[in-house]
Amino acid sequence: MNQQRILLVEDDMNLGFLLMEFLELEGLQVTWRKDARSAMQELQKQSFDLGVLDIMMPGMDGFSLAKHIRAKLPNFPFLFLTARLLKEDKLRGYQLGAEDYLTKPFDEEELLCKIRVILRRSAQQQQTFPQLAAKYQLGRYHFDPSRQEICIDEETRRLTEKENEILLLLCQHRNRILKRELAVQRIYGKDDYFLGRSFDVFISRLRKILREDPEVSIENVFKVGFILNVPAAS
Amino acid sequence: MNQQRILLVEDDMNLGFLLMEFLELEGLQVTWRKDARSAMQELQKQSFDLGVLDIMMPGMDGFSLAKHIRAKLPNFPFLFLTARLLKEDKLRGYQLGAEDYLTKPFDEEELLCKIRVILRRSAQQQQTFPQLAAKYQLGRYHFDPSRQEICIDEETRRLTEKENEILLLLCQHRNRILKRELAVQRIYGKDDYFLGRSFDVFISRLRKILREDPEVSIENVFKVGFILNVPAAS
DNA sequence: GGCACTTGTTAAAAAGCTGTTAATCAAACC
DNA sequence: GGTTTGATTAACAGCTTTTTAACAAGTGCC
Repeated sequence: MNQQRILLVEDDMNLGFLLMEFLELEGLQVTWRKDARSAMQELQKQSFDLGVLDIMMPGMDGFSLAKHIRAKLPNFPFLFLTARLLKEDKLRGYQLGAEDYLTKPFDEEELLCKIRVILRRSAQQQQTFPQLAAKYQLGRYHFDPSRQEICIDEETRRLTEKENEILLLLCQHRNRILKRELAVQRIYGKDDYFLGRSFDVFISRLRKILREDPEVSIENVFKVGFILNVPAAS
Repeated sequence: MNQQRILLVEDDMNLGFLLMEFLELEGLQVTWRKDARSAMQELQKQSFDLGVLDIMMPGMDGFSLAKHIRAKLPNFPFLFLTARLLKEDKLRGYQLGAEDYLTKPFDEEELLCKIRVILRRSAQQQQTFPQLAAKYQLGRYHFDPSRQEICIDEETRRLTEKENEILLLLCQHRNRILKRELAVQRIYGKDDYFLGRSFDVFISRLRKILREDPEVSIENVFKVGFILNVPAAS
């Protein structure tokens, strides 16, 4: 598996250096920033698997930094380091969405354990995460979302943008239920609840397109969604 | 969302009672066992979203309990409570796969925060990967709520949305009473108290579906609710 | 046993989804 | 301007699920 990337935000030179050394020895790839502003910049430049944020820092503090991060990357996991052990601070940290909250002085190995717990989970997620660039074999069909194309027996057909999006969603959930709600939200936008039948018309179209191979079908699950049934990949 | 179920394993009567009270006030459904053996039994009987394990207990200690749990349910999340603050213990806890490790005396609210963090994550994960959600073996049947399917002897049947919901509720309370009031509230909404007989009709339908295996039954408890009786998982 | 309830079951009604085709709308293209 | 292309809406038939209704059967209590 890939090396995991940690963003460490800590203004104390000694502690920062110590932690960076220690975590790198343990095989993690650490980027150390000394203030919130440059940490935000770093987050724009590259992606990380976890943030380790000090709370008391000159300029923007760790809480505000967390808020900014939350706004941009709602699912980005982070934990707090702090010397303050006020209970209110702790609760506030969790309210901001922190995964954990360590009070100094803490044990390096304990921090490492907590980091590993969090990474273990996100690694689990990435393992199964559908790849955007993937191509799909659906029975005798070959579907290439990046080219908006589907082929069968040397015959190639170019899909429309929406046909492509919806078929991709179905593929990502193939042989499982793709919930109508989820699909509609992905395709038509979050806040807009949907009354029209456009989505169904596309299902109908896709069925027509896929009907050359009887092993491939789009099955309806009443009131819930659709399943793209395909034989197990050869 | 469904109410979340916590398995609390704690031999200290005072602390156990206190925690149970507190967590239930916060809207969690808590089952409290006083020793490892009966905790394991409980895990066979019904399913939980999180385990909170004391380490020092008479008989089997928390570490051994965790090992047993890991063997049966590799993804089941749990955290440790302990009075010992030996570093080796802590590390050992994490090695066993614990999500967290709290040393007594700890603050109730902090425990609550940590519980919420863990539950938040597993909820999130299940949203993206419904196939990771629990599956149930009911005698010769296999029930997969994420696919709304129940199988017996290679024969698969797709359930309707409500059938699925109700069977899932029964499974989550299998071998114990599912209160009618609770079920109706879960399925038909909070404030609306329910006069119709729709729920009973579903029970009747589920009985018909489950009647291939005589070891599986839905038993009525007069004026209280229903019990899904299933043999202990093999 | 008699009474007031709850429960089990079936069938039919009601509610509301889905599949499809054709018509309409909107934007992009000549 | 006229045409083409793709997306959305309209319409309607057909269908599935859920609820209601009805009645038989069961339960607990006096």
